[in-house]
Amino acid sequence: MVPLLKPVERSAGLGEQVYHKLRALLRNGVTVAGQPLQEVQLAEQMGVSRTPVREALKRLASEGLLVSDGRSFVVPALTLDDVNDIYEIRFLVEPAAIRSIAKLTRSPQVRRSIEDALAATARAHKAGDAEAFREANVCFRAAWLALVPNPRLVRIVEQYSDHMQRIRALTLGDPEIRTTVLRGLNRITAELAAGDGDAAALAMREHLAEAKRAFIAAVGLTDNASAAGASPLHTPNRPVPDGNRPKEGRAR
Amino acid sequence: MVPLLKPVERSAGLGEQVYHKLRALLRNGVTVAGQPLQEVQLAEQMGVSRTPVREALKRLASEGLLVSDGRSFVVPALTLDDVNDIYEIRFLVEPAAIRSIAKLTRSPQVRRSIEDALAATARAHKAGDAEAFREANVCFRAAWLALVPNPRLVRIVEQYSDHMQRIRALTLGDPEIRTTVLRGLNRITAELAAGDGDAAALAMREHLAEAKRAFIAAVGLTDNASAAGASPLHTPNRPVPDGNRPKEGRAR
DNA sequence: TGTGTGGATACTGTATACATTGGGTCGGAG
DNA sequence: CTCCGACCCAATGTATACAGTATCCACACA
Repeated sequence: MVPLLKPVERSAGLGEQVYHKLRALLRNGVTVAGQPLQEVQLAEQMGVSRTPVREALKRLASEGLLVSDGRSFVVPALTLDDVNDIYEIRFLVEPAAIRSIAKLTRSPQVRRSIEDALAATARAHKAGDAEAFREANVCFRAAWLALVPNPRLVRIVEQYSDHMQRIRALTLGDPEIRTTVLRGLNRITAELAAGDGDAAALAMREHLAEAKRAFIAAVGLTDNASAAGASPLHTPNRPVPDGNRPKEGRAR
Repeated sequence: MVPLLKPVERSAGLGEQVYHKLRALLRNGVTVAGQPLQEVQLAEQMGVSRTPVREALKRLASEGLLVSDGRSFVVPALTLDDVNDIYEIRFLVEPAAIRSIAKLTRSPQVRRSIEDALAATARAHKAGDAEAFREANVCFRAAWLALVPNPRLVRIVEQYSDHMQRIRALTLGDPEIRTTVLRGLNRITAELAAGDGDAAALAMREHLAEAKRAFIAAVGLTDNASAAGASPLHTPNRPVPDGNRPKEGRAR
């Protein structure tokens, strides 16, 4: 007996809205590493006061999507060390997470959303649409994550996926890499359909390994000084919109 | 070449201080599950305005140490499901983290802080001091975590350890359990000294398994209705300090 | 006596005013 | 010409005022 009057969609607080807006901004890679995010500026751009903006910035910073540069917040410039660290986390949690849903995905209607996302990914690949491919990729992850029973595990996976998603445009622009990624997703989905958790975890591990390899290779072409492991991976490649100069030296 | 002049400890903002104060409160188990934390009340208790308090509460909530109950925040009552979820995370990350430092801990002076903490733990055990034991336990973890090169991994470990630490007093009050814990720490330290990462990881895994088993057993005695997996593990066992009545019926 | 409605109250969400600090620039002296 | 210092501005940290809303209690009516 589903209640016919679903509770009124009270638009969540402004802080929440601002948070999601900024997070989407970061995930889509619209922002530039080193670009400072200032309360007043964002507040007037979004037509709210500083308070919700401040709240959202703090929250993003506590999740690592922003770093504190002295007083304000900047988009972090990921170093090769950072990428290694992030993938170390992902290697730990994502295979385990995918393993935990393999029991469920034997059932076709449970697999439904995953296979829809996979189909969307394949369509985007066929169309050669890098942007749609990236989005479908996000949907695929969201689809299988929705089945993971451990919400804390979901949270970790989402968090560190988002960290990479921000700079994923660098690799997914290459059609060849897209082919590899799609193959990985296909294999993961197949193992899920078979209900074999260990095989799905293994597929995920190899998928991650491919993604990491591709990423480092792609970056190696752009930034060949990364052997030292301390150079920022993507320096601003277009002029910063505002008059702020992004200082390269990081305070940490 | 560690910088000899560590940056002067400028007393961070009030928000930071309030955050650490509240976090310590939660970690020491002073608070009671279901107890609402209200901005005005905390603000006047600590002599600051609502703004820093609000900031700290949001931050704690984003880390899962508090949950949003309608509008305000309450100390979460961990269910058996929660404990299972938390330990699933810990099983994933802590063995990996300890493995990553085994290369370093061959050197005695690197092991120094760990063995100091271990010695403190042994002393507390001999003295039968449960409180000191718990603190030394925290120090032990802090000591080895300080060596983990991946800061994001450190963050995750700290976060989910703290979740358990809040209710750890339940198990560490038992001398027998303390004996088991101390044996686990001894073994971990020994494997670290040998520089055997895999063995250290295994030791950690078994240590965690023991801790989890002890915890569930201890709780099973206290709260025998937990078989359903949805009952709060520790209900308020003493009157709430202030005049607030903790409403048992939660709005959700 | 029970239920429903209305008001009062207390809390959070948001905005804004004020304080403080850090950086940048301009001017003067060596 | 360069370097140092002081002032100014801008951005954040903090406090507080205001608004909205949910909860609780009391009172009235069935």
